Amino acid sequence: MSDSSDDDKPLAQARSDERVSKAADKALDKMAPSKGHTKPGISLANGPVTQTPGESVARPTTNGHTNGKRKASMTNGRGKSYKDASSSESDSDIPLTKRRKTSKVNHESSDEDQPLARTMPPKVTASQIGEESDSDVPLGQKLQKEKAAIEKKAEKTAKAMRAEEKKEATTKKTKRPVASDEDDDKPLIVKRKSKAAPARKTNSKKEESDSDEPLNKKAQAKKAKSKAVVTPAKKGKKAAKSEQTQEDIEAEEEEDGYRWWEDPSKGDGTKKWTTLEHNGVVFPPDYEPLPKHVKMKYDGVPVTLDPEAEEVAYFYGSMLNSTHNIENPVFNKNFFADFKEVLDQTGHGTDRNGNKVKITKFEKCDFRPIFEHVDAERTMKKALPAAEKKALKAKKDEVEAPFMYCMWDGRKQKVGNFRVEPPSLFRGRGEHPKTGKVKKRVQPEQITINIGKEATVPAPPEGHRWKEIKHDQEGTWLAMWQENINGAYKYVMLAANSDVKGQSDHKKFEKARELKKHIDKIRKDYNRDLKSDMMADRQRATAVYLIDQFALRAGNEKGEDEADTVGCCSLKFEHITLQPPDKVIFDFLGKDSIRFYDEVTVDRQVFKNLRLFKKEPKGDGDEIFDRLTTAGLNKYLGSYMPGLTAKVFRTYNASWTMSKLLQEMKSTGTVAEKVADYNAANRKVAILCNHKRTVAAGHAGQMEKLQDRINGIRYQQWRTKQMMLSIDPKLKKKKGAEFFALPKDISQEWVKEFQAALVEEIRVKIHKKFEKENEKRVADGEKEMKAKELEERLEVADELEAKYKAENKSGKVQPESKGATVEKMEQKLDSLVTREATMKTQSEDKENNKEVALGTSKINYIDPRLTVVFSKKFDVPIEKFFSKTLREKFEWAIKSVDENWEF
DNA sequence: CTGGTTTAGTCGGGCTCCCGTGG
DNA sequence: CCCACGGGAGCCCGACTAAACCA
Repeated sequence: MSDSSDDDKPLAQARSDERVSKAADKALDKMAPSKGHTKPGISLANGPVTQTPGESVARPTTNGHTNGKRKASMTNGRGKSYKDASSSESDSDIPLTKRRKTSKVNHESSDEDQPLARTMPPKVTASQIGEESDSDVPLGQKLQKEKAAIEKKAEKTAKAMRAEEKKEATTKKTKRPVASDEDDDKPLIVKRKSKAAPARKTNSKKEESDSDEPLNKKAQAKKAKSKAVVTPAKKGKKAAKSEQTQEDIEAEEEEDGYRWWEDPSKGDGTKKWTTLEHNGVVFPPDYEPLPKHVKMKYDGVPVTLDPEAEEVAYFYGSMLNSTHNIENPVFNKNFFADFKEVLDQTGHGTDRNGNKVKITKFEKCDFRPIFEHVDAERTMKKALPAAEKKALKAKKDEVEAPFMYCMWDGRKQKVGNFRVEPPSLFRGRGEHPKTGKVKKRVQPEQITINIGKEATVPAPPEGHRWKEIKHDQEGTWLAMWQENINGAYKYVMLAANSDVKGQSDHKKFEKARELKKHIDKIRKDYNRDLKSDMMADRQRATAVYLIDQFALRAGNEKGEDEADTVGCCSLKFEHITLQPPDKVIFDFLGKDSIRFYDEVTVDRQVFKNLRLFKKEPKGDGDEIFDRLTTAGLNKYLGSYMPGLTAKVFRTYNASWTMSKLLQEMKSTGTVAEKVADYNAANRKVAILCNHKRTVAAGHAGQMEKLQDRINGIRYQQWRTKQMMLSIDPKLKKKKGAEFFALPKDISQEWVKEFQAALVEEIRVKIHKKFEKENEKRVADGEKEMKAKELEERLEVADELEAKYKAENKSGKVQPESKGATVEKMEQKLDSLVTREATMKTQSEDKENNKEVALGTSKINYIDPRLTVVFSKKFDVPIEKFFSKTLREKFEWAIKSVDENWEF
């Protein structure tokens, strides 16, 4: 979009950078999308707005089927408009998220759903569009444009300015000049950097910024109102007890039966403990040099290395099976740089004659001897008799026993990660710039111990001392150290089944539940603010919308030396593609460099906003929400409800979704079916949260096998039909030729192969049996059967082969049993059809599920009480849903709710 | 920003389930 | 025909630790 009009904008407008002028809005409305191949405006003027269903084409993980279900369930969910929602309780319950995958089917409803529609600016005609778009280029745009050309350069300057104010090289975040113009507008959101820029644009706007405030204040006021979270009433101790006995069948090592979740004194406050005793940490074993005959080769020559260097070589050598890392050039580069460093310090290596070998080229290093050795040891260990394995484990357990538990306020609690992380090569994920670097051995001198004042401080290893001893009662960690690669802190904390962890987990879900009470208002507000005059507000509203609707993460800023991943607030220009009228395609790498790809339909205003936020001079690499930070966003959210932050929306939407799905469920089938239903719901939540896993190595092969089996069944169906035909040729007319045809996707070749495979299978079996029998005979002193016998036995296979051949030739199949009747064949066909169906769903499930990870949502997002309720309501043992560790982790949930509990 | 806590995917081991075999 | 058993493929689970979020 070129706007010539820029120059002439009145001052008022000029400064509007921060403000979004109505004109701008309108103009945007019609402007062709950045990529727009479509004509502006046209179509949509009146069309149903927003949220119309887009198929979520993109998610490979979601199949039509699933989608369908989703849609169905959603449809009833939405009915009221946001506006109305304010008053109606029920509305509030509908997480917007659900709407994401709505399908076209919902069209009509979407209209009324869209309260927004009403608020939308009057429709514009095509002609209008034409003119307007240029003329009233609003806000910053004008400025921008003029600058546009120069911008790029200017940008640098601006950057420089900012840089000085914020010394850290903000290189990453190329702030648009625009930003600098708009600085003042954000009283609320503090993207400080811009402050530096004032020089260029005089901001006479101080007052303006004020205007922003009111809202804020309102919010603040609101905060005051917020009600205190209700602590669960404590049940009578008696009631509790009886409950317990029943449920203890589980045979947990039931301690004192203390139920912190019923203890009002727990859960709040910053002091986490009063007394704390523990035994510190377990260090990894020292490096054991490789046997003399195992050496890495350099340029084909085995070299002896100093143990310190050898250890690093060993790190690499032992992971040769991890092609994923080994084939990553960054990994190799980082590894080798660190390797060389150790080599330099230790004098490189020597050949068998003691001559020095200087290692300078990664390519000449051959770690395979090390790998082979390691691999051999692994397999040996695996092959160890069970008894020995057990003994080894017992021994290890014994050594570690003292570290496994601690005493926390006098209660025995399991420690989570009491083992200090052993040295290794850092496996940063995605395109982590530091992946492959050597993670050094942690020395006691680096470790800080946190422990009760009265407690005995665990003794550091012989000849060592701890870095520091603390008595921080506000921390929940027992020990801590800083890792050498990113300077990250590593903490030893309690296990997930501990009281503290349970308490905070409980608190987390209660917070999410509390969000229910505010969600209406929040949605109403952001829908209103989507049109705010203040750029910052508008961005914030849009961001909240995305977080709420699509379960995006907050998206904190990241540093240069981290993988380049993003979340909502850090989304960049290239991560969003706009397709008019209201379709948005997300494509970016999120946490753990997991790809987030989704094609969604959004509110029209959101669409316009995104287009605005992407306006030039922004381009690749520039942030979409340049006025927004996670801190600012969270601060805003906190005004609705104490503790409300972006991530709470994920918990809320996940649990809410699960809750709805489970409610709608009327599982009546077998336990297995109920479990399958539950898992299906779980899967939807996982998809919502974009929880993925890498597809198993053998997946494709497994699928192929499955398909072959299915086709085998279908082929047998065909044969059965042919048999029917042989019995009663008139059937062909009755049922139609189609019925008797071989499925089109099964080729003659496939049939032949399949037949051959069957025949071969039989042959192999006969052979095997024959040989075995002979072995036995020999053992018994009898004499072996002759080859002739084998041949005779093999005749069966030959006959089968001949039969197939004949069938192929004549195209007819004779019934295999004498008493075959059409009825019997029908029956057989039925069972084959059922088998096919079963297998097909199984296969589809497998395929759809191949890259969906259910665990993460189950462990972190779905309120466990929902699962407990389901378990009770449908009488399915909780073991079907929670593994042992999860049952321990969620003990508080398992023991605290009855089947009427609601999220 | 540092420091502390939650969320996340991977990996390897072992368990489960299925099948064929032999009694 | 039933059952125990062995073997193997897949799947589940827990351990591990990286990577988020957030005050």
